[in-house]
Amino acid sequence: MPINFDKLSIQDKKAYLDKMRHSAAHVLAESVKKIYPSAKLTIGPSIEDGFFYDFDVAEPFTPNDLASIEKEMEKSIKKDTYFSEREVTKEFAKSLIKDNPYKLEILAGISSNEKITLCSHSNGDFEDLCRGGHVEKTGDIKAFKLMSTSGAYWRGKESNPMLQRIYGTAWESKKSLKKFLIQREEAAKRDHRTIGRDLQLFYFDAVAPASPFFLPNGTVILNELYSFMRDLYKKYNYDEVVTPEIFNTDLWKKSGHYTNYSDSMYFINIDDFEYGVKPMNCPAAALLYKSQFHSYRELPLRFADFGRLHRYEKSGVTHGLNRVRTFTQDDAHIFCTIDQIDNEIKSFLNMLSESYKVFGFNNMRFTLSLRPEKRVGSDNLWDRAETTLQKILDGSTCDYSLEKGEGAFYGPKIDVFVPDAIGREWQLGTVQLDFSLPERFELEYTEESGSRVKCVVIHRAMLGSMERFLGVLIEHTAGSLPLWLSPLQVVAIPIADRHRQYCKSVVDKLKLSKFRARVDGSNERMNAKIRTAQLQKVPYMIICGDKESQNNSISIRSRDGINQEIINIDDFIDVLNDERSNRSYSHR
RNA sequence: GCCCACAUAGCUCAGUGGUAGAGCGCAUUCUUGGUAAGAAUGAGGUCCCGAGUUCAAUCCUCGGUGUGGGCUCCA
Repeated sequence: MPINFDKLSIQDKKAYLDKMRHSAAHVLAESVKKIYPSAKLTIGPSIEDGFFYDFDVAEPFTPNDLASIEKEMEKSIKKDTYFSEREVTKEFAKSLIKDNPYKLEILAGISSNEKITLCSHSNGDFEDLCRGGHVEKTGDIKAFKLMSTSGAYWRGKESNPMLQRIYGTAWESKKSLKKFLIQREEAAKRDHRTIGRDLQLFYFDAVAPASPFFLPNGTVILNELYSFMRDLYKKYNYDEVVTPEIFNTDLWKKSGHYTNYSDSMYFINIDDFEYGVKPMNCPAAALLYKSQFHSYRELPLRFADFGRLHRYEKSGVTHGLNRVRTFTQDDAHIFCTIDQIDNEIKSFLNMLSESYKVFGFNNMRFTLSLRPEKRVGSDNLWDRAETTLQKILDGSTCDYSLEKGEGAFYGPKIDVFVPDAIGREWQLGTVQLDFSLPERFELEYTEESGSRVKCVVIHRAMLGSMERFLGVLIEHTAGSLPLWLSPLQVVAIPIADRHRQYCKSVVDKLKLSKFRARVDGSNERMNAKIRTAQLQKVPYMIICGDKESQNNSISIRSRDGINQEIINIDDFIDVLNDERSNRSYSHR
């Protein structure tokens, strides 16, 4: 019975696609085996939008190899043979795969009460140890494409041998495949690295790998983000501090970074001493706290620090603005009593959702990371910290998942993830409870009774790294930033040269109201200037010719290109003022 | 760090064992315009760096660096 895909429920569609994609992985494995008989098969699951299969081969696949493998797969699909499964004994399976250490390892992991099945889709010519879950026949794989190759460690462990992975995508129809490929192309256009170049926001130079240079346009955006943060800090009672960048190694030994984090740090030798460039702000915050005596009456103290951090990230992991070697965070450390934790975290999550709303982020994902094996602090304290965080999350509207063992060594944490243009998730906000820092630095306060007690430290960042946040924001908006963030907010376009002076007077007025505006005085036709402004994603163009200059008005064209109206300049400034001060988010 | 690929003008890219080209951008001139590209002319390159092969290397080989896609990592 052929399946009518369109009539399936959403869940059934997903399940069917899963089966088909996994089936496609089998066909891929068969084809690779045909072309490279010595290839050893490992695993081939279905994944979001497609599938992969990992092979142990003598020579890595190159992109060129994909074409011939694809052809072989097409042949197999054309034959339209049935998928079948047969149950065998462990001993029999073992004898079949005796030369394949990976499959043997998988087999060894199958418990004795589970069935062991071999799957085939070619009347037994090709068999693969597999627990099953396939479509009926190879012809059910209606549309597929091999996408890329890469190395991948066996079982994801760096110490294991590197296998060669082939990624593919598969769909129930050619149309869906095409749609998927077009979507990917569209997403690629939103890549913040491309937009960053086109809009002259930032660039990279090989002399400072993975370290962005921000051009004037990009710097405007960053500064607007900082001032947005500072506004929130006023509202939520934070105090901003400024701390050094380079510290004697003694500090890093005390904080634990020297033993736990030095692989990611930059060190400098001066005057026979060793110094480390800070990868985090927390030790500095601890010193700052300790520089004065504190009473319970002062707590909580919230120190915000936009200090520049440097982390040596391994060569293969950097990525545009999203993973860099130097960055700043909207970082803050809250020093409080144990009883204040609950309120502090709630208030932080409120501030976080308030800020994310401004950027139109609604597809974030929360995780709660619980105690790792290697940790400091008593189980009692961990219990309390974990339940506190979990209770807060349960009482909120956030969907979250528990990540066992993923907490920081000093405490559990809540992280916020947001996807980029092609669906890769990046961690932005984070809030972490820390019991270790107060211990190491003896961070205390005087309580009501007069005795000295250790405080608790909460590390938190809303946007996370400003660089990464900007990267993700650019991809969300495709470069069409809201007015308040746009490097150039208004461009005045004279229809003919004789209107330049009038345009200049309008721009001067806008500048008096502190808008970023300029006249496009280039030697181009009006149409070309509009196009340029459009491509630069300038929110508003104002176009002035005889009509406008005669009755002291302007013609407005917003970058979405639809609303064109002639209005009075002061009215326009009112509209702009409104849009700017509300930091209103318009996704054009 | 690991696997693969890539590196040519400011950007996107073509090309060749005999030291290079297009489009866009930029400059100059002409053009003075009504809501997404007016025209002509011109400037601009140590073909990533270093070594090797060769009469000759931007092109072939090796090494390095950077970037991209993954893997791993991300206290």
